[in-house]
Amino acid sequence: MPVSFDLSMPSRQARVVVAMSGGVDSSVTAALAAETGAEVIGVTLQLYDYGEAVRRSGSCCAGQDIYDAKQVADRLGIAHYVLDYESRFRSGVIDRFVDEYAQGRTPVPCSLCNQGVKFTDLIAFARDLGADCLATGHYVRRIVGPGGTELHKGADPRRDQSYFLYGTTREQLDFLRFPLGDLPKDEVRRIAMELELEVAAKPDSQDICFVPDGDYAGLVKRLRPQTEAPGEVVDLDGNVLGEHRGVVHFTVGQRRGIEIGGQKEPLYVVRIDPEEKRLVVGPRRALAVESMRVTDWNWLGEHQRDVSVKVRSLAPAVPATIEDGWVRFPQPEYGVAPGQAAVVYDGTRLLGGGWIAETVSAEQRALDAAAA
RNA sequence: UGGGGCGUCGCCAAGUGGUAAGGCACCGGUUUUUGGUACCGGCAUUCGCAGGUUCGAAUCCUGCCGCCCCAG
Repeated sequence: MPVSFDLSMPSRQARVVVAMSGGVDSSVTAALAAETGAEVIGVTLQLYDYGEAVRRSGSCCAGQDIYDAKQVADRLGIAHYVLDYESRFRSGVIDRFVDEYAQGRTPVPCSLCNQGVKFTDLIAFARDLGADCLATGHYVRRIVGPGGTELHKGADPRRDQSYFLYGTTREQLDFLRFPLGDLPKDEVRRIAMELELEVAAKPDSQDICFVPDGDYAGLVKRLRPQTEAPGEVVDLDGNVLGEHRGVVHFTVGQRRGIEIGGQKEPLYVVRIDPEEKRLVVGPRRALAVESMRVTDWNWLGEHQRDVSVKVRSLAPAVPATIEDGWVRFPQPEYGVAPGQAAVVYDGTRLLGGGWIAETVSAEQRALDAAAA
């Protein structure tokens, strides 16, 4: 069941670079590429100091992922390179990640990484190698339509990763290939078993790659100590309800961790004010957002007014309209956090997206309207 | 220290003789290539303390301790 890489020349003459993370998905991607008969070159990026990242858990697996990728490449009989992208990853992803938290926003490091390190730097490297394309293990589909190359959600709705790729440019998309986009995850794992890849049973990655122990707050605090300064927790009217352990621990829409009891209903983070180190909290209804301003748009498709929009990776896309950089929701959307990506779809097709800069509360707008 | 009220899980709070509701918080799990949300589960052998009445008390009685309000 060979997968087509949709190249302009016979696959035997093609050179394919595969981004190999050491996980199941990218390993199977490499295997599928090798099956076509093309010359395949696996590339693994060293993005951070693995020993440093895992030292607190006392893990012995520093560099395990790189090792795994190399094992798979050896088994497949393909070339394999490890590139040291630590400094680029540090400035392009980690620094921006911690800066966002320091400003009370909630970043999406996977999008930053794809836009920068993976689809800019790695593509440039692949081109230097004379590659005809760069293949990755993302669960998204690339479809060549009448109007150009389109990016679509992965066929397996539970696995779709298009949200993280909204920043891909048309030029990058022309060079990219996503052979897993049509496959369900189970099938990918089955292929890995069949090929006896040593990573076949490796657990899915989760959390942020450079924070393997899940303690992202610990990293932010080390790099931006001001984020762990305690401050006031206030309600929507400004009444002080208590003290928090540092803005780094919070995201707009978050419920747990506020540590304020005795309420009739749960409290959620409504707003974060980093200058004052203040957390504004309120009931769930205060989270209802009726519109948001989105900046740094990237468009892969045509601008459209009536679309569906995702404000987070999970959860389905919801109907929305776009006008002058503002996205408006007919039905209030809850837990919209500045710093996250707004990704726009027409059905399964990803049209574009940008960063959420500010939101307008549905409740506040109703109050303003009543006052006026 | 004259009068009144109250003291039930970290917080709020039901329960007035029949063997401790609920909410919030917290903890754990599920889900998940971001953070969060959501969902599921856990969470007072004990009701300020000490006696007493009763088959049986958080609920009745007595004393003590603590807090609040009014009056001074």
